[in-house]
Amino acid sequence: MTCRSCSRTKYPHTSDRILFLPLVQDSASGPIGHLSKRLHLNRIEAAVGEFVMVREQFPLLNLEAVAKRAGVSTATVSRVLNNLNVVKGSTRTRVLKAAEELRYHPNLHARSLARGKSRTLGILVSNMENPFFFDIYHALESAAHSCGYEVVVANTDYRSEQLVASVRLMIGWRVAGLAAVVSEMDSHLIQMLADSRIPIVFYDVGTPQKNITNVRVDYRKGMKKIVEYLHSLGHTRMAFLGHHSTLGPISEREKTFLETVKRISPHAEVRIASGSDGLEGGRLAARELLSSSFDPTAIICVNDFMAVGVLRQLRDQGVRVPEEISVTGFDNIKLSEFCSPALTTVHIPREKIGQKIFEILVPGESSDRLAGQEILIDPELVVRESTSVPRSEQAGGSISKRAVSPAVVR
Amino acid sequence: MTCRSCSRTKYPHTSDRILFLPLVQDSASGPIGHLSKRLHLNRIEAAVGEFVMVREQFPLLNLEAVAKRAGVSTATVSRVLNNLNVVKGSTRTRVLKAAEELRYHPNLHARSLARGKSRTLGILVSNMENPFFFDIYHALESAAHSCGYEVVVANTDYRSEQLVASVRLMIGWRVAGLAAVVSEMDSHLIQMLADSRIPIVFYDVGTPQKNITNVRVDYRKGMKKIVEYLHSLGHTRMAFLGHHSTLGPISEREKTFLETVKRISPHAEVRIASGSDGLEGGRLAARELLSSSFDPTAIICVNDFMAVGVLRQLRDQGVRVPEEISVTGFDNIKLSEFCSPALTTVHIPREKIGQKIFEILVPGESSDRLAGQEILIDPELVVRESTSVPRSEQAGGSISKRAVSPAVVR
DNA sequence: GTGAATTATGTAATCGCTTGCAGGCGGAGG
DNA sequence: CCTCCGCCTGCAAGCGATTACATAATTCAC
Repeated sequence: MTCRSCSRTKYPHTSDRILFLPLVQDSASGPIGHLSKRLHLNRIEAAVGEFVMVREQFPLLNLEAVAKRAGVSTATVSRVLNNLNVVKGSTRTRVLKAAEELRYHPNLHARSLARGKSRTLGILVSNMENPFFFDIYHALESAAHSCGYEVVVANTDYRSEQLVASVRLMIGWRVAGLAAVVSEMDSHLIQMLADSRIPIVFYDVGTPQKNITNVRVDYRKGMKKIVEYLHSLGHTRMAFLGHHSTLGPISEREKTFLETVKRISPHAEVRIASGSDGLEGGRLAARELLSSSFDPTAIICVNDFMAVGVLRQLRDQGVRVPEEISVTGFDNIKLSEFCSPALTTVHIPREKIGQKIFEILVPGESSDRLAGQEILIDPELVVRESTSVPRSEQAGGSISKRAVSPAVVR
Repeated sequence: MTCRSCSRTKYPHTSDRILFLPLVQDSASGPIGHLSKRLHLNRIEAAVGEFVMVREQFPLLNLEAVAKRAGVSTATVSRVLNNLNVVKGSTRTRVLKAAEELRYHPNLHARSLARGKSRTLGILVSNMENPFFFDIYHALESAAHSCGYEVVVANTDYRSEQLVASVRLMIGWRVAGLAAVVSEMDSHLIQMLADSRIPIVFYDVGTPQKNITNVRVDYRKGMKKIVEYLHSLGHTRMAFLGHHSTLGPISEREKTFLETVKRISPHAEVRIASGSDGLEGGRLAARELLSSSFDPTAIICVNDFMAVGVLRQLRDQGVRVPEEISVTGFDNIKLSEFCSPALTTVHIPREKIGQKIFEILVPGESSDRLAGQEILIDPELVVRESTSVPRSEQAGGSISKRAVSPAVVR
């Protein structure tokens, strides 16, 4: 049996998304097919008697359809849609009209494939919930959009298997450039990215190579400022609260913290604590810290997001900040001035970082100048309400902490 | 002059990313070309004497290269990489080895094009900075990843031209399904999405159609609970603080607020105020509200994110919450229990919403059952610390607000 | 009015991958 | 020894765009 007519009325419709096509027994096209074009089997849902049920994946709307409707060739349509103004005005309007009527949207996969390059940048972040990462993403995207670039973001949740998958995805998408603002990067992945020949920017990890640029914040300087400031206030029992991220900026902050304390106030007692990144993580870590034998006068948090959780826990236990314990953050996210008390922290210019990343990734004079380098960004101490002289300098020196489980707050 | 040899050594390298190819003057292939394959002009950077400078966009790593190295055809390589286990074990390992050695990553654009369908979902959000949107995105992504789907997100920043661009992008990418969690949707865009035949989920906007499903939270119920609760505490001067989003959920909350107040406490005074979404927006709106003649005993915020900004402003002006003014939020984002005082709010189950969106978008029994429907989700009142009986019921009744510009807080 | 110069459009190869069909190879059965 | 039947593998036609080159349609100079 063969398909004698291609008129659409010949194909019984059941719904708009399912159509039934007649089976074609043709020596040329094999057992299953359609007169006009071969039909791939993966489009077939089931065979029903002498028909096959086909789920229309996408409307068959391509350049050809627009071209046919406008009475021109696909080349002309393509030229119109790409604004190559070599097309005559009348043809142009005819094509645009046809495209509009058909509700045509070019297939960007086909376009990327044909063009061999894309105007899409990728960014990998560890935890989009943390406003620090969002801000960098947002700044990158703003810069990108103003130049006709797109940005796709992948959130790794600090999970390294997720990171591997995301890196694969980005390479598979052949992004024009990739920013890795993650701390769980390992050498194997770095090698994979280096091999991909895609322009890469690492935030705080790895070493610069041919196609790899490093943007890093001078954490040593930032952490030094915090420690010096606390030291100048007279703090001598300090806890550093980090999170479970073995590589990258975190450990650097921790390391610098220890070094600096040892250097400028060698007799101070220190303690390292950690939790997971986030409000809850900060809270739990603080709870654990307070229930330990160590009795800090200051808690130095690895970032603002966790610090806000710490503040909450201290309040729950009736510990006054900064009177009884000083708390510092890092990053200067928006939230740090909206929490109570407002956080003393270190400002990291996310705007500038996002902007820089864009300049490095996108071909241009800036990228020629900066690519393969290491770019160091200076942080700045921001003193707000969460720090003061330690309690020993004030009154009694004894902390008034309540039991761990306070009034239940959902 | 023609290219006599194709051996790579014949092409003088300058760097790994730039190569020089000899010009080919061949009647068959025209003025510029290369013996083995035509060279598209958009790959050419400049002409240098009898050579053209070509920037290698991407390493020429395709199935063919892997196939050649493994001594098989591209079909076999493809089958191996797609885990179609019709391939003999020994061939399989040979192919995998070749792919590994070449650092091969399939081009996903080509794959999508050839397959005619993708396993990528899209999600549009108004403001990724607001944790409410992040949570929905995150829940959708978790569900998606567990089934081998990817999610791409577009942040519209409440800008309608950005939304149009994002919608175009998603359609161009032929996403397998699209979630629109935005409030700035207009009827023209809805039509565009309906025409695209892509499965769509709207959060709180529009009406269900063939391929369009609506997931909406019963705001009437949530807002009623808030108003009833405040009424039961005795509040009679209430301000609703919304944001500049004309369509969708926001106006519904506002409308319901007004209706409910009118119904259950007809003599209460109300006021509508608004700002932009976000911490800063909430703060500024609160400042403006407090400097007006209206003297509310309760501020009902359209969402938690703004409410946190409101809390901050009240604290700056020395207004105690809840003793002098009660504040409520909406959404129950994580932050609402970490701010001070913890917010009384309405819980919207973002987890569940993200999960539902996934079930609707991805073909399966759930989607068959739910697609084209309207799905209503129940919110729940969460009472925390930011609300109490109004001050008139307590002591004097006069508010102790400070001047607008308090101690400078950076 | 005619050929040259210019401009507009068409033809078809190509991007990298998937997959229907064909063909080769090897062992079982006759 | 030959046929039949699976199991693997290869061939080549798409997918939907871009674009080099060819050709058709104009314009223009003389």
